[in-house]
Amino acid sequence: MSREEMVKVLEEIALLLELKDENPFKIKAYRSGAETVRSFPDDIVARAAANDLKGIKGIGDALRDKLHEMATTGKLEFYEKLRAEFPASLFDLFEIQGLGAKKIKVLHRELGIASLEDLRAACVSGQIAGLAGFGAKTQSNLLEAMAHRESFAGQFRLGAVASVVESLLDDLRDHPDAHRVAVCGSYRRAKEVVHDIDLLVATSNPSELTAYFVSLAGIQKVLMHGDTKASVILDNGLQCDLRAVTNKQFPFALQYFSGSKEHNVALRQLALRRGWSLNEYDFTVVRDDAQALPEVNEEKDIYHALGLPFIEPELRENLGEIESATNHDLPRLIEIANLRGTFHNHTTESDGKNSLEEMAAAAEELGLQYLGIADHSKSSFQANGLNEQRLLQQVQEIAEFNAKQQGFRVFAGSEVDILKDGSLDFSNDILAQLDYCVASVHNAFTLSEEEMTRRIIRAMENEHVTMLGHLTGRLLLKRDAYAVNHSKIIDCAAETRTVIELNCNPMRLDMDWRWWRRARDRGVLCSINPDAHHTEQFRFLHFGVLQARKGWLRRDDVINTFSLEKMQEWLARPKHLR
DNA sequence: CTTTCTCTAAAGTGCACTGTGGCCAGTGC
Repeated sequence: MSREEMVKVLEEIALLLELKDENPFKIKAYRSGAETVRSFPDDIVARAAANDLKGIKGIGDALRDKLHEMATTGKLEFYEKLRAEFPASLFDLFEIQGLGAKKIKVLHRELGIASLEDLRAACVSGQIAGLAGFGAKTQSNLLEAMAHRESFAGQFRLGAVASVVESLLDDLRDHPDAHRVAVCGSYRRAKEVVHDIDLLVATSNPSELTAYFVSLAGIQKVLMHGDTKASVILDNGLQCDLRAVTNKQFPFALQYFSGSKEHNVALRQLALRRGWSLNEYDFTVVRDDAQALPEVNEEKDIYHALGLPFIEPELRENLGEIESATNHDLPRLIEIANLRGTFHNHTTESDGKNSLEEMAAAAEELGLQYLGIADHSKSSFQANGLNEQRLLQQVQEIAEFNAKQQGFRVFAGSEVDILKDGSLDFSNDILAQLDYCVASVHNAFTLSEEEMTRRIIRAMENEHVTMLGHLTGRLLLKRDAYAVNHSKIIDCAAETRTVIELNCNPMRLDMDWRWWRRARDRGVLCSINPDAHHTEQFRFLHFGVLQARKGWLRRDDVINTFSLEKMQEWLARPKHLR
């Protein structure tokens, strides 16, 4: 049994125990046990198999035995018995906003509701409103929450599919007849959410490749399987298509299937002006006076043939990239290698999983020169936010840590809550003792757009607020952005010299890429921040850089490309001079 | 179920918001 499966079992046990009204601390113990297993910095499955789990914080006698049983037998009797007490479809109800264990239990016991279909029927027939503890408003909220969930069906976050896509690419490359392999579509364009994955392979043996593809591990269902095209559903529900083309066709197919559709339409018009038609296989002459056909070996040759420089896939949304390419003023986009440091990271002091030392070591290992720590402030109680005393203590610890460093530096900061009225969770005296500060909204999400915008603007006007954290609070495919006026925020950021964060947690990717070009043009600086709660999460920087590229950002638009020296000088300046 | 200021028993994140039902309970952060 893998680590992920063990985590899943423990989390499901917690849900089941909640349904059974068990001791809340027992439930919490399973949840925290799951978290411990998830982030254990060693091979926990091997340790569990060897029954070598003594002394791990969060794993007591009961969890130790259960983990051992799972690692050795591949199942858990306790879990299976528990599961048998409830219908499997009941779990889906936990995904509906506003439903927790207590309400699900009532629905199950009183109305026999055991699935989303049951719930919908009961809402439509008005039975829910009659239940004790429920009312008409709850009933309509549930219908809305179900519709919300449905609208997200079949969509996947970029970060959630990246590893499976990369491993499919690796598998395809392993085949001796695969000359060139690529992923196209919205994944290649780094859209924050994708519907399906388009893979492309250049081969002289297409039927062999499609047969190989449908035989790969991790495939739940084969939708179709022909000589040059195959379509499958992966275990996670993601649809994945493979097209096999000749090596000569490959650059055309790569360009075509990478899209976007709008970008391709514009490109085909350019081709027509030269008397060529462009499709997924080739250029063809369509007019007598056409220019001679160009030789195309790579995708960039197609752009060059049309008189354009290569256009990076992230920009291909027909949002001005063709015009910009025509004028030869495409931006030179930021690359991950340009990053010198990162801000907005958490430690065990608030809700992070690694210590200051561990986070710093991991950042340095990645080749970064500096790391900004920004633990939560006291109002974020749920995240174990720091009060003034703990914060100042942490500032002291960071100073001591830095005294021992050579060429690497930790910046002391805070992710300070923006309170409902726009004031901050710490006074200016306290904030003045930090190297920098990220200000974020963590509560009262339901303010009107006007109130929310005013609230955030008030925070940005504070001279100690270096940057604004996750502007809209959105959780992709889970929670909508709260209402906020982006234009006004961007204008205010430009005026007050407040940096805006590009939070690169794949759940957030906030501020959205669609706004960055505008912000950039007004002189607003960006900070690409992983919001890392774990050393592993520094890899989120990769997604942040993709989104920054999608937002037309160059190296100089992003502050964490500054060298350590420049950063120290920059932070030391008064905000209005930055 | 785990931890500890324990040694057998007690304590273990707290607040805002929403909706319901009459000043409370469930959910989510």
